[in-house]
Amino acid sequence: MLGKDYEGQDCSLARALEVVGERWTLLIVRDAFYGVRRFSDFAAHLDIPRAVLSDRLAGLVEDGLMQRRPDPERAGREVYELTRDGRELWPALHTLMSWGRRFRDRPGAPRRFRHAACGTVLDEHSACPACGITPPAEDVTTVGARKPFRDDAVSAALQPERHLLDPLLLSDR
Amino acid sequence: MLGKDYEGQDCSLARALEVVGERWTLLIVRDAFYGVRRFSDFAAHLDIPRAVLSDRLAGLVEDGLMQRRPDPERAGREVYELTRDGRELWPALHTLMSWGRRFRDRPGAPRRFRHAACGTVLDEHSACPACGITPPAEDVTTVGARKPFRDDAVSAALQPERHLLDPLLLSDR
DNA sequence: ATTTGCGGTTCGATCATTGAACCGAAGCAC
DNA sequence: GTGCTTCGGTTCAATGATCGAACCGCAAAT
Repeated sequence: MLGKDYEGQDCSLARALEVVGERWTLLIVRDAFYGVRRFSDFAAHLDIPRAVLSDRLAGLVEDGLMQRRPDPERAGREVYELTRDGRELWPALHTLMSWGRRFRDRPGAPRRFRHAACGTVLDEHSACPACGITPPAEDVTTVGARKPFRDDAVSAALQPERHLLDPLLLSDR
Repeated sequence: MLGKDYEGQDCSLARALEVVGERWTLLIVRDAFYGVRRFSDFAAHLDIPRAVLSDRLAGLVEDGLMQRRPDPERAGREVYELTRDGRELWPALHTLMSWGRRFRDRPGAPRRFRHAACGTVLDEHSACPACGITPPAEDVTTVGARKPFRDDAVSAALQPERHLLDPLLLSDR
């Protein structure tokens, strides 16, 4: 057994890791939550080899976490969007991100998230402390990111506060 | 850039994945929550090449998620235990496991977890619905696992309901 | 007609993972 | 003490995954 699977493990965690446990995969899903939808935008924001990006996107589509369809705004392009199953990863992704923020981040003002309905910042378990619920990704906004770190167009477009999953429109055309 | 880091990413998720994003790492941490503490027990339960297990345990120790110390019950042996930072991974790990259970598992009765204080099964965000809190791993028990799948001694020892983090005592000596 | 950009695929080089073999230290049997 | 076993690794060659750079086909813009 070599590769991405964990056949010997009878465990839901192993099943999950077979889908999102490979290098880069969870960062691609994170960008998809941020609204990134085009191949070139993922590539510009992640500095990932395109062969790997192509492979991971194909895997996510095959596993039903994302869907691929022609870009309605420009012929010949494709867009990749999270499916319902993929969007349900939000709490897991956010909780892991919160752990990283607490135990691994250098000082600064890292990205946080707000429950759109009430404006409250989510806690580290991705629940809204004010409402007592765990909002789905559709009801979450990103608080503005910290000062510029990368200088690509995607990073710039992600600076202001935005709704998760809102398609990221780069100034094309 | 090749390997385990994601230098180009200014993101807490990237930081977290640099520590627990490699193949096998999160399954090792999961076993540590189940009480596994010895090198040979990890190896028996995970079917992981020992060179990789050795490398991953060293990495977890270096990153401060686990600590290594001599086994008090037998000279010449070592035990690996989660540190506070490692134990704080519990909600993230459980939430990802819950996603796997909902969207990836074959039918069956996969492992669930209970808030020890009240006996209520944790929800998919790793909170206790009855108490309204997210219990730390110390206050969680595993509900008995499903029918035998593997036949190693560790799997057998993990069948009954147990507290997380309770050292797993195999019938040695 | 040519250039440009997009969405990939292909390529050799390098790094990671694998299973099997090896090795030193400790414990036990005799 | 001599051998034998177990434990906790390390070493090794073979294979798989990842890397950056180059290439290719299509569609729009010039």
